[in-house]
Amino acid sequence: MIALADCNNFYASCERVFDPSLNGKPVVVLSNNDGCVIARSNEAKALGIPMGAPVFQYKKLIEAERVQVFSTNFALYGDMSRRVMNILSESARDIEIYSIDEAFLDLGKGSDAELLQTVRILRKKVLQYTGIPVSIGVAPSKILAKIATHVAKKDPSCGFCYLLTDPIKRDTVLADYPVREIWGIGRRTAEKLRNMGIAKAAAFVKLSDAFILREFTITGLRMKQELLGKPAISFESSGKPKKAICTARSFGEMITSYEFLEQAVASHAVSCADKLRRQRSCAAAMTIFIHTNMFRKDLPQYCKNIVVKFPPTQNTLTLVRIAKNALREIYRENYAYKKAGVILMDFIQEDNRQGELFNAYPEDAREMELVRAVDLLNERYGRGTLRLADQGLLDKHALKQSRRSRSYTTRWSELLDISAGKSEK
DNA sequence: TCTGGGGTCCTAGGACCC
DNA sequence: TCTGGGGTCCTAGGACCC
Repeated sequence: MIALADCNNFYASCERVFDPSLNGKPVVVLSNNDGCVIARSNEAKALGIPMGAPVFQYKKLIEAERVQVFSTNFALYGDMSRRVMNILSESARDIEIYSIDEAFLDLGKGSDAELLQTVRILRKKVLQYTGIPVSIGVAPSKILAKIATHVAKKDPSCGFCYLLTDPIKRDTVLADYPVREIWGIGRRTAEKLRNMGIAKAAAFVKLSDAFILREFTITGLRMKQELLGKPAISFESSGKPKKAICTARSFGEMITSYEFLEQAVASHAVSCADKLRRQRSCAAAMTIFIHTNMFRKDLPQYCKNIVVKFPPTQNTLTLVRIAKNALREIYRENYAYKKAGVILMDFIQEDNRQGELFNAYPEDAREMELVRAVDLLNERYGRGTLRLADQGLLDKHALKQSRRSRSYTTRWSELLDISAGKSEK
């Protein structure tokens, strides 16, 4: 059986762990530059603040209802995630970490009573050790496990743990489950299904295989099988290297200067290169893109990307050079840029790298020693301790983060203060 | 004034091969 | 008059996820 463990309102819960006074209050966490709402506590959801809501549109509501607002604090969320995942992986045969707040677990075989017991203990352990509440659904396939978790979260009677192993129970749940909520069905597919008069999961699984294959491709057919309890989406153990690595940011303010744009692109290339080396890969292609602010209909718009191919490398200096050259090709004057990004693709593992017959990369070998030395120093003294001049000294493209909580678990200087007998503020 | 970031998978169509 | 059949690889773009 497969379990899906999903942290409840993860970012909001992380903030609450270190500030219990937030319990019972509406809490929201914002995207970079404090632009959109990307996480909400139940109380904030109840106020009708939608996912992705632009903050400025909800300012009045936020003030009137005293919603507690936080900038993103990925150092904190990433670290809390790691703790939660460690506990989960200790208690399962195998784990697939699906996102920062979700993991599939392979529970093996067991009676319903045993499985329920297992996940209840697990939930309790995660809560006790980290303070993060999770919901856990158990089912024979991933999509059903998703649905089980959904029930676990919504139905207060089940204590955040729900088993969807029995076919009769499954049919009951599917009869009432909207297709739009099925994992893998997005806006477009839901609309198409609605036009066909199909609203619930139960109606979807009654469609013939041939029809589903024609209208919704192999993806749709797999969904049907999964919904019927036949696994069609394989369990992928975590730790597989990524096939693409991307770093992209919106700017706090629009940028017109080529110099700053170049610094931002260089910084993104550096960050991609770091991630690339961490998974021991070399990249052979890069996309870089820039675009203006698409919400500003009053301003001229420009949006361009370019793909560059090159011999596989993991050398930061090489990747930055490539990124800078690519930027020069797509840059146009007289636009106010809002976002820039770098994507690395076409990976090979670093030890499978093919040598070149006429160029043994003597330059590259020397530079890689430098790059590795920089990695070591940054690891010991903190990210960004040593940086390239290309990245610029002024952090003009730095993020707006006016309400970030402390990095309680990852910075000595920001640990929680606790003093006996007094309430700490 | 103010609108996120980082991924995966699938398909269609073109280019090319014998 | 009539001009094959079978395949691979690559890319762009769409759809979806959290």
